Amino acid sequence: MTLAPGSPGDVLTLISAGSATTRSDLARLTGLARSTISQRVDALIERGLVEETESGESTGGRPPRQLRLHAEEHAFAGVDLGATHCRIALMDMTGDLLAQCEDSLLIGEGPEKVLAHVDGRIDRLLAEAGRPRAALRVIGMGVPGPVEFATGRPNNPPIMPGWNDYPIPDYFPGVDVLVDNDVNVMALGEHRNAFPAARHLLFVKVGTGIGCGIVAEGTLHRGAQGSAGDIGHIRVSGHEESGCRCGNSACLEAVAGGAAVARRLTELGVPAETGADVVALVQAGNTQALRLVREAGRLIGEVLASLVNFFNPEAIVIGGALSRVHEHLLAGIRETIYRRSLPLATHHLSIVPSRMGVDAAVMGAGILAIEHYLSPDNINKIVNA
Amino acid sequence: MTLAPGSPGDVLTLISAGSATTRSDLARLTGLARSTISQRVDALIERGLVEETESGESTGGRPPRQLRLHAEEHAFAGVDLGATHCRIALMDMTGDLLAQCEDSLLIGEGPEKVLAHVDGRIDRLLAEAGRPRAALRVIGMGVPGPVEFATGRPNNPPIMPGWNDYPIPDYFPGVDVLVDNDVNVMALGEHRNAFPAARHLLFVKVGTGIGCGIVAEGTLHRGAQGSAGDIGHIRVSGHEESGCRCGNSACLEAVAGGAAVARRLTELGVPAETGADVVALVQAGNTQALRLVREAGRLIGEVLASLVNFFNPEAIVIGGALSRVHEHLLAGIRETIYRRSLPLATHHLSIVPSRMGVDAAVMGAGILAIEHYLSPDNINKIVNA
DNA sequence: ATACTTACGCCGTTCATCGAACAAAGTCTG
DNA sequence: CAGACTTTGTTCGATGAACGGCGTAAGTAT
Repeated sequence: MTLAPGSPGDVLTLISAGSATTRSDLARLTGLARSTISQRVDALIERGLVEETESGESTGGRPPRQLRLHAEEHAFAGVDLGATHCRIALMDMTGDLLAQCEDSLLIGEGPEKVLAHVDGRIDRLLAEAGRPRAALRVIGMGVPGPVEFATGRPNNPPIMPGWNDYPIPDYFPGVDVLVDNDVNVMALGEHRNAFPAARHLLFVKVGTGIGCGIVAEGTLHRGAQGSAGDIGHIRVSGHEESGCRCGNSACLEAVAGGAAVARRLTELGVPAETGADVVALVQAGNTQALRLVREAGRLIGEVLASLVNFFNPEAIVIGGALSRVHEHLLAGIRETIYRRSLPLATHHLSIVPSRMGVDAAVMGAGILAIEHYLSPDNINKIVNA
Repeated sequence: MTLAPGSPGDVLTLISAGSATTRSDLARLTGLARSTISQRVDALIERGLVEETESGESTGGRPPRQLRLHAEEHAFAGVDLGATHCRIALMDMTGDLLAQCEDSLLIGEGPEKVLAHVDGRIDRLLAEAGRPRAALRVIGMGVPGPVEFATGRPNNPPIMPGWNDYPIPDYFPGVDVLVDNDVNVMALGEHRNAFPAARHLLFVKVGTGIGCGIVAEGTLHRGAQGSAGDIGHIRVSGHEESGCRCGNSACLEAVAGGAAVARRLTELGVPAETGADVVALVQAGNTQALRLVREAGRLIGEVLASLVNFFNPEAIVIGGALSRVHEHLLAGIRETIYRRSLPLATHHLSIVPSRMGVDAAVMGAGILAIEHYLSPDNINKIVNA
């Protein structure tokens, strides 16, 4: 029942974070006696959570035995469900990729069909990776709509017909399942991967819609109803004529989302339907498309400039389909943020494109799962069991 | 060195939060043995942190001895420095007011003069309350500008000439001093007072300028550079003609702040200079003033609608000078937020006027001080000393 | 008055942690 | 190259914090 610093969970946290790789390191970091650390480490090894590798470099005395997470016997699945696709990544405890897959899949088919597909694919990936089903500990999942994170139930998702209030975790008995908004898991993935030291970060997904994942104090901020980060319907000035599917007008998404840019291009005589079409046109060097993407960046930048003043993040990461042409999008975003935000807030602000690209969601979902499993609470439960 | 749940600090936290008032309560809540709790409580009593009051009501057996924070021997000062005023509240450990004062004081006089004044006033308040100087444990202070919270140094504050980078805590040797932005301490005060259970809350101060304090997960969010909540320079649509002192145009503050409303009134032939003049006119029933305040509310509401979508708070509290006519201001704010924010985010959202009024800052500063002193870390340090 | 309930202190037992001594496994030096 | 030194890790008795049973205190119900 104890959660004191130096408990097995904390020791494992230090190992998994890479802060400590030997027993001596752990003793120094936790302040516990070396003998105590040895006991703890032994318990973790016995439970299959940690393993010893060959000895490290000596620094003038006996060389230390290196410790690391015991990757085998544990597997975690990151699931990225989109409107029309399903990506799954199987990872070990260190976050390394074991196997992955990608399929076209309409989320509108409803939870039973979609989750059956996911379940089957996870089995196949486990087989590929040569791990038994029992090795699967936690599933992390990102879905394209608001979710009540605590229960894993979608909360009136606009593009997930049949999913409202469906208890996703119940579909996978015996495994912990964490379900979150796709933008949140992408934010988590980019944070852990590109800016692990940043305390506050925003991840902005620019696709058909526009959404934002918020990392505050290193953890996801989901808001009171789990709807935080829904910036697609923030009003931008000077576009009252643009109606949005939400019923309002001048929503960011309705003027700068992929679909909106495509519609505008079509109006200019350049046929385009989706964000992907826009990307293709830009890559083909179409100047109209290029100009409109940059203009979309300015509009997004206007909203982000407000959020920079309000939230004062250390980094903003731009992802989503349109970020494939990020030079142009980012130019518009940066231009506006630096013009409209306060110098104190922008001085140390990084504004960068996504590093993980299409993998941000699956990786983030997997990280969500792993971090849940490795949380001190959970580890202490396992060790004391 | 132990910080396990049930440590003296945690026990005291439960007592101070009012979650537990007897030893038996504590045993139930912490899961520790009654004997252990008795030891802990004894240690806290010995250190003068807790006291026993007369027995409580019996519930069929021996009546429990009530415990509470030992208010005497400990005093905390909350200091509210404004552009032209200084308010100080002396509080005991439970947050009860012992004495207070208020003076006109120009912050532009510079740190030495102002802090000397504060120091003198604190001495006087201690004398009034009959406590020795040694009883003063922590000073909490709110100042009208950005501060590096960790060091207590103002960070290029626009209206605090001479204060830039001045190490305020050094002026009070032997006492812990916490310095924060005034809006932040007001947010803290309102949260602890009016919405202690809310996880995420925004406090908006509408005065000459407009600022916002952010409570996330129950604690203040200060941002990467401590500039979070600076919403006065967010752009509002349709007011490109309004120049702002920051160099941009259409800033919220430049169109909806107290000074801006006064200027507009003057242009309409109703002479007004400050926010206070505007308040007086509204209270006198001037319809032009009333209309402009409501319109300012709409503009503020537009910005807040964005922030509601982004941050998804449980409550928004409106304070500052203009909130004295809050019926009209709030009407405009509510109207716009409910029109422009997402239903999921507004469904359980409370939008209310400040409950503490002019006392929000001093009380919040005092609470900042008390919570620092009662934090488990600090208490364990005291008990183990 | 007696039984019952609840609160709390006392005290012997238990168990986790500590730290000293020892063993292991390397580097450095004469 | 032998021996001293350094660093790592383990063993084991000492220590002390927390536990929980028991006794006592101080009420209520019958």
